[in-house]
Amino acid sequence: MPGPRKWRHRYGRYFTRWTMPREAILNLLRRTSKHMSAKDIYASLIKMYPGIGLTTVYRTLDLLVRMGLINKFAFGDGQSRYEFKSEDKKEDHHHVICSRCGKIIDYEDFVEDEKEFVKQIEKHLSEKYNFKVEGNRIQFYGLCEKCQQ
Amino acid sequence: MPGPRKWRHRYGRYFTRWTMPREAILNLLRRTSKHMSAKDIYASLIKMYPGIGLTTVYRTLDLLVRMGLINKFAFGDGQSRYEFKSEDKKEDHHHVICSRCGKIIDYEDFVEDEKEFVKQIEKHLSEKYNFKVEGNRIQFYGLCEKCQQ
DNA sequence: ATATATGCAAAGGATTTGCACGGTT
DNA sequence: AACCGTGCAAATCCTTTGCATATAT
Repeated sequence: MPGPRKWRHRYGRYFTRWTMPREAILNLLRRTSKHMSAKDIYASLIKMYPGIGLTTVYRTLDLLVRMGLINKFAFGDGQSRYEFKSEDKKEDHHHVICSRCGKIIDYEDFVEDEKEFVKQIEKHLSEKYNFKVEGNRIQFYGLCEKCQQ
Repeated sequence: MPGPRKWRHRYGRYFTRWTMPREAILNLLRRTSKHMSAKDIYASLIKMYPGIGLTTVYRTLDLLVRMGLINKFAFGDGQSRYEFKSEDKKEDHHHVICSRCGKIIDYEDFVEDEKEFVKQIEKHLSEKYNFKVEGNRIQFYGLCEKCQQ
């Protein structure tokens, strides 16, 4: 992979050579509001970096997930989708998915109510099953405005 | 596919020949508490019905989903999992998934609080985005008792 | 006869792995 | 030199499709 490189970098407990594909993929996800699949990311990157390979995209996404910089989702359409994980409250947002056209809407209202609700459940699960909750996924499925017509 | 057959049957708006694979798969899902994949179902069925094919399992599962008799889930492990949809409150249960061993626990406590919470969100989504919610998926991820050690 | 249901083999699509090359430490 | 990151091709895994056969209406 030709292209500019940055030097060895420490991200949390991960040492990594912070290379162009890593920078480019993280940046792309940071900027977009879409919920991109590996193929989407590859298609978007190849314009600017013609040498990049799909394998690298997969490997980088896997790395970024392990580093806790992005989230991976399964919305049931057969491919994984990825999202930048911002530092602020946005961690608590969830998704609304149109079952017909696949459109995905971020939704982060009722965050406070939800937090309370989620905390209650997590406490319960911990007591009842001794299960240690590390995260959650809340998704609504249905029909978007356009697809209702 | 050899085996006993029942006659043409009406299930909701679906006419179907209610054949052995359909009966067998629906029954299997009705009885199990597991969250089975197509392959799991196939492996379980082939003991009793040696002639059955994996394709039929997929096609039958698809039919049963369209008929509203079962639910399909994506827990992020790369395969779809299916669950019988019972008539009573169980529709509102959700899942707790161990990220390490893949164990899935059904959880249906706080149903009332949750219903209220979910209703509120659905109303909001309808007003804000004109989105017609038809269902939801709520999942908690983390470590089960065993995998914490 | 016509419409449905099924199994098998092949195709498809997403993701992972093996391997050789090239750049970094 | 040892390590790490990459691209390519091949392999893998889950799921769908095409087609010929069998069964039901």
